[in-house]
Amino acid sequence: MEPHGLYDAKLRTGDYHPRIAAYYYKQWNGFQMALHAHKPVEIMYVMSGKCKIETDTETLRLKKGDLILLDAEVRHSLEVEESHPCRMLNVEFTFTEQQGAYPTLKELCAGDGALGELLDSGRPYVVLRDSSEAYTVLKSLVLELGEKQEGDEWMTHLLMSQLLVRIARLVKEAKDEERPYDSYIRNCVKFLHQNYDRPIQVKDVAAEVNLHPSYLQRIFKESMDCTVMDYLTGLRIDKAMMLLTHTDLPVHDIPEYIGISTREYFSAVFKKRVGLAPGAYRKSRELFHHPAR
DNA sequence: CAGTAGTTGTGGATAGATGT
DNA sequence: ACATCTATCCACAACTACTG
Repeated sequence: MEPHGLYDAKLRTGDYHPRIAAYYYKQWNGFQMALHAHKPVEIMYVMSGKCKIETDTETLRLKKGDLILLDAEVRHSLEVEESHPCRMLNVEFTFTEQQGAYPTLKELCAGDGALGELLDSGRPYVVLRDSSEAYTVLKSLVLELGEKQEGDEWMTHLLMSQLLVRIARLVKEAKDEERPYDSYIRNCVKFLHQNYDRPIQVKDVAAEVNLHPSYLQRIFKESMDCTVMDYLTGLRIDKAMMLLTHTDLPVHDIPEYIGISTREYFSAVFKKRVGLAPGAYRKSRELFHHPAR
């Protein structure tokens, strides 16, 4: 007997994959569908317009960019107003025993805490608001499905795995979102992680999240317990340590990889934070990795 | 070996950014 | 608004590696 739905205990003990049952784009121009349920788990992504989804317990209003993950056998209906046509992308999937060398759900859960949490949550459905991150993966998946050759399923397996992990992480993030300025801080941190290799000033970060620099400074410190520049420097030094340990880049080139423009300053900051000068740190790592030399 | 070039680390002076 | 901190520039010493 194959696992039934997202929360079947067999998914956590046996070796199973998601298997796509159906996928389709559909433009609804005014429509009402009676309550129904089906065996596959369903993902619906609203590409444009808006719609109303009723479940036994709740009425959900989805708009462009929203995504819903519905567990197997969860009763739901769809309603689209004539005045607001709705374009949707649907993917339905079930679970099947492991074939090939792709990671199983059990393994994915072991590797990603968020997915484990989602599969323990037992929620009949989860809604992600304004979730372009999930859409990016979903779109790749559907594109791949459309071009797939016979016996050429590895890419869809990987994308499907990626999609589930991505959704699980977004659900987890949404759960953490209760405190008011957390989303600013998260976006701020994300910006730093994506741009640490460039010269960054606090005003650039503030502009990115549409806040006044001094207000950002205050809430950043309250939330992260360090200043914006402290955080950025820490990030840069982490990257520098990684580059010193795992590459042969000359020490004088490292600063430009981490957004610091002079080697002198890099050297000083590195020593202050790490306790060793960059060259000495690299030597100590070499000894650590190749004690024989 | 001395001479040269390149790399690395340090210290001081400074303007401008930052944090409160 | 203002004291403090950051990041840069410059000068220089210590070290390594190569050259004749």
